[in-house]
Amino acid sequence: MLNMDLNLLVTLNVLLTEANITRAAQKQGMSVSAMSRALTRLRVVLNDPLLVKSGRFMVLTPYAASVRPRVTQLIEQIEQVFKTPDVPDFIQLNQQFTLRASAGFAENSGALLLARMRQDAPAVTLRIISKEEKYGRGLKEGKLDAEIAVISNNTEQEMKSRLLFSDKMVGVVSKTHPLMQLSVTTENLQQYEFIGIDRRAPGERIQPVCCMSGSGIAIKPAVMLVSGFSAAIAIAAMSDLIAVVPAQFTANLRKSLFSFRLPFPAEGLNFSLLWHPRTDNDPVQKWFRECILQVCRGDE
DNA sequence: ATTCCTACCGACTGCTGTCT
DNA sequence: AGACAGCAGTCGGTAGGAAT
Repeated sequence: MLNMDLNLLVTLNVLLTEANITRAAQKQGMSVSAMSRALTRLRVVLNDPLLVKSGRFMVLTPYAASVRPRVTQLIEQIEQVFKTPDVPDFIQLNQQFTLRASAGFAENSGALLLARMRQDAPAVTLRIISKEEKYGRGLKEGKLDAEIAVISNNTEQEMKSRLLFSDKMVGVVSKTHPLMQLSVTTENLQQYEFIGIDRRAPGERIQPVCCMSGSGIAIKPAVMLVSGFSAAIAIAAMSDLIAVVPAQFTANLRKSLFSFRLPFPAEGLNFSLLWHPRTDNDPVQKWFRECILQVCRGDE
């Protein structure tokens, strides 16, 4: 490997192009003396005078003339590597996007999200990885493009995030549930049993959403724990169990059930979109995140 | 035609200040 | 301390005009 400050490569290119130290200095935005010093350093590194005086002007040495086309080509390639990414051609974009989200999101908003994406990019595909699948470091390793999650202490600090929406909790029962014959009061709710949400991925623990200890109301522990909101709703539909789920997140899933406002204060959930800083400036990833944001905020 | 002088241009370098 | 850049001065080459 040539022991050379690669900044000198740019200087060399200008010098060989201009064959004139003053013009090269002007082009580089530096003083003539600085350019002259740069030429001196290049002469030492490359062991060739590169530019020599010919009367009043400077001319390239045979070595300088021979390397000039390759140096110019190299600089053009470097500029190509670091230039600002072009605006992507979404019509031609043929890419699969992988989003990690709960099964509830997939069932509730997956179709809407794909439709929104295909408005701009007809050839893209969408893969929604459920929370149950083990993708612990998926964002970091580039296996995931984004994740929808409730930020907790276990969320990796380096991840970028944006709040999608704050969701209130609602109760859900089947339309044949005895509660349908009663008014929804704390006392009546205490006669029935609850389904809890329990996601115990490695290092992750979300408190069952039916836990109401914070309100000072004693509720029996959940008799069943499932890993997602959609499963809780499905079980509530077939039983007398009460599910407590986030309202907006499960809006479509609850259409055939009876939903009710909780008669006690229950902490809502803040759903955020997470992505790795690596993709923060990527125009395609930015667009993908914007699609998610629009669908979650109902901008369609 | 040749020589000398002067002005101008371009490159180089010593000194100095700044930054890491 | 070392690397780097700017300022100012120096040096060498060229061009043009005047004198010879």
